[in-house]
Formats: sequence, C-alpha cells, structure tokens
Amino acid sequence: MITTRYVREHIDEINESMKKRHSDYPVAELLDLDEKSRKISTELQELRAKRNTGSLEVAQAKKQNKVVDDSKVAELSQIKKGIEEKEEELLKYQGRIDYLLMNMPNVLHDSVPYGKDSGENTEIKKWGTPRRKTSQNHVDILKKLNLLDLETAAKVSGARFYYLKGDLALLEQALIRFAIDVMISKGYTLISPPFMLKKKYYEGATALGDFEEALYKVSEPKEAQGAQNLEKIEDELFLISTSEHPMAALVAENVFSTRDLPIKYVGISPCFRREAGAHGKDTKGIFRVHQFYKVEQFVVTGQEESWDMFEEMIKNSEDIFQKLGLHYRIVNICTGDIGIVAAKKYDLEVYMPSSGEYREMVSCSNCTDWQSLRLDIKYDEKGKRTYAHTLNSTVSAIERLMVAIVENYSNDDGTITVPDALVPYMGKNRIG
RNA sequence: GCUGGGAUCGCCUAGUGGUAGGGCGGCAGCCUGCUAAGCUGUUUGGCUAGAAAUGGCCUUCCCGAGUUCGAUUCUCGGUCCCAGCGCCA
Repeated sequence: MITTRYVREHIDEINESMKKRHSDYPVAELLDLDEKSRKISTELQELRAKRNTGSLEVAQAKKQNKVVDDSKVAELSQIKKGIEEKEEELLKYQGRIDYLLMNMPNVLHDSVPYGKDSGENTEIKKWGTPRRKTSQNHVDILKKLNLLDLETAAKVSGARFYYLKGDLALLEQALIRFAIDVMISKGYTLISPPFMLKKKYYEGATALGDFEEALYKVSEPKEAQGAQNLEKIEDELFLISTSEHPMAALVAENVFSTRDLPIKYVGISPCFRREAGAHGKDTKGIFRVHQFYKVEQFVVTGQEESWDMFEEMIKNSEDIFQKLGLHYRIVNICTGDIGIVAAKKYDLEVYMPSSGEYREMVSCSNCTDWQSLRLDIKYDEKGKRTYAHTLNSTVSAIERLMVAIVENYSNDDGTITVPDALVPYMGKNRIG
C-alpha cells in the first residue's frame, strides 16, 4: 500500500522530482496532514490499549466467577466514547490523505531529460528511411477505395467513430494477429482481459484524479432498474482505455516468488477513450478515435531488473515497426511531459508522409513501484517482501498503425501495397 | 434473478462472545555426509521509543453497519466463490 510513511522515507527524491516536473503537487500539505493524523492515531492507540486491558480484566474476573465492578464497566464505557471521537477526527484527514497519495506523481529516473513540455523531448534514435516522402491523407486514400465510412459512424455513434470495410477491416485483424504472434515468439503470455474494471482497480493502475475525465463509465440504465432477469451494476464500472489496466489488476494483491519473475504478458483488447480536450486535433480520420484495438505488453519484475526490461520492451515494439518497414524515431519524454505514473517513458514515433511529421505510435513506460504500491504487487526475496516494478509498452495501436501503413504503403495508382510481413495474414499483397 | 453451502497468513485447515491455533511452503539458524530428513526461530500491515541492537502498542479471521465493556464468533446489509434452478449470444 502507498503510505505517508513511504513519502517520509523518500521525501528528498520526491521533492526533487516535483521540482523537475514543474508539478504543483502539494507535498507540504500532505506532510502536515500526516503529522496531524499520526498524532491522533497515537492517542487512539493509547485509548484502545486501555480498553483492551480493561476488557481483559473483566474477562478474567468473569472466568473466576468474581463480581464485576460496575465502576469498571462505566469507565470502559467512557473510553469507548473517546475512541469513537478520535476515530471520527481521524476520518476527516484520511480522505484527503488517500486522495493525495493515490495521485502523487512518480519519482523520475535520472536519465529523464529536463524540459517544460513536449517541445523539449529528446530524440535518441532514428531507424530506416521513409518508403515515400509525401502522400495523400489516409482518409482520402481509403475513401477512394471505399474501405472507410466515417459519416455513417458519426450519424449512428457520433464523432470519432468509424466503420472499416472489406480489406481495411481485414487489415485490422491481420495486424492484431501479427503483433500477437511476434510477442508470443518472444515468450510473452497472451491475455484477453475484461473490458470493464471496478474503480478500486482503476485507481491503482493510473492516476484517476486526472484521468477519470477520459474514461467511459458504465452505469445502470433507468429503464433497466428493477428488471428481474438482469444483473445489477452495483459498482462503478469503467470501460478500459488500455489492456494495461486489467493486466495490472490481474497481478494485484499478490506476493510472487522471485522465481516467478519476470511475468510477461501481452494483452489484446479494444480501448475506449473519451479524448476530452482533444477538440480540433486530428479530427479527420482514424488517427485519434474513441475506440480502437491495441496489443500491449505488461511486465512485472524485481526492482533490480526493471531498467533492463524497459530497454527490452522498447526493442520489442521497435521489432514490429522494423518488420513492417516503417521509418521511425525514439523519443525520451522530458520531465514536464511525462505524466504522473511513469518514472521514465520512451515514445516511438512513425514518419507520416501526408504531413511530413513523426507521430506517436508507441508509449513505453517503466512505472517502477507506482502501480505496485497502489495495487499491492509484491515479491518475496529471501523472506523479505518487496514491491515489484511494473512496466508497459504498446506493441501495436492498431487503428493508428493502419494510418501509418496506408499512407506509407500507398501507391500513385491509388492502391496500397501490403507489407511483406502481413501478406500471410491478408492472403494478398495489394489492396485495391 | 432465486434456493442452499462457503470465505480464517503465500497455500491448506481448526476454532470459539473473552490474548486466533496447527500443517505445508518460504526465509534464517542449528544438526547431519549422502539424493534428503530432523530440530529451533520467523512468515498481515501500521504507529511509536532508540544512534543501533531491541522494545512498547495498535491493527488483521471477505467488506460495511448494528448489538456489547469486549465480535472472527450474534444480528442486518453487501461482495465474491461452489452446487442447483431460471435467463441467455
């Protein structure tokens, strides 16, 4: 569990990290609340200790068939009142402390570049060359081939939804299976997770304080209330925004043995995102949508091994793009752009010929013990329990990846070449 | 959704209105030459004293509420698991 004690023990690195992040996270308030609540907690413990010894005296007297003194019982009654008062007082602080702890940004790794926003992320690697320098927009290419219908999707579901048709829908399946097969060959275990999660587990997997806005919540329709043949939706359920979250929940509240680590999962699921605040950005096409498939790596390691694993995972993701022959670069995300959960993050960005820009396709994060402190993921090392490290990285964000393939592999005659790696999955080498 | 049974440490399991016990596994140590066993200790989380070695206390029997001086035990409400019925792509 994430505790104020953990904060006190790591206070110097936390403060330093907040500064680098340009974060306005109220560390001072948290420490102040913690001190107050610890004081009350101590008083409460003393009262409870008194009650326990008093109760014991009563018990022993009864055992020996002695008469129990009325004044003794009255005194214990008073103590009980005092306990209740202190408990109430403690509760006042606890809610705010819990919220602050759950949403506290992770301590950054030293190799994270300093910077205030995405403009200061640093490029650390480039691979390959663009198959073509310029191209039409993916929407135009796909519409001419009658493979994409955004208008009807907008009519029946709203903006940022889509219908894929024919070979494009097939390409979606091909990419999913291709990505899964590559990861299985690397020794990852395939996971098909639940697409809805309870709030408790969502809070532990990501900083809901900021993220909740981007999630879809599932609730009981008014029409269904009281229906006899339907299951009630008691808890708040959230549609997952990535399979990382249910995979993190899968290992939650576990103590692993060192020989079980690392645990390597590859998840496949649809992802649902409200994309709040994205108005005006990428409004055309299927680059930024409310629903998309994603193949994702999720790994649990010991504390010593996570940085090697981090490098392994970005290489896994790169392997997909190399096999697909897509020109990309790797970016080390800077302190001001990294988000709350990760201690270090690489993005893989693919060259898009329609705009000449590199666009994000993969996000690879070492979350160190942020998730494991909140989801209670530990391992047993020589009898000592230690919080594990968790990592995640995109393998393939399918809809986005399709945009990259369609543009990079488009031909001047309006057709699209199928990348060699996908031909066995498509059963053809050309679309259109 | 209905009826019945259940939930106790990493796993298995006893127990009762009055300090939660045992086995397995793990860890530390002891003993021992022999394919492995035996013995001892330890194995929820937190607060606090101390430089440390250690100590004091609280908490923990699925969750929440209630009764009680005291609840793992009794009452009520829920969650999940198992069996059966119902419903269902």
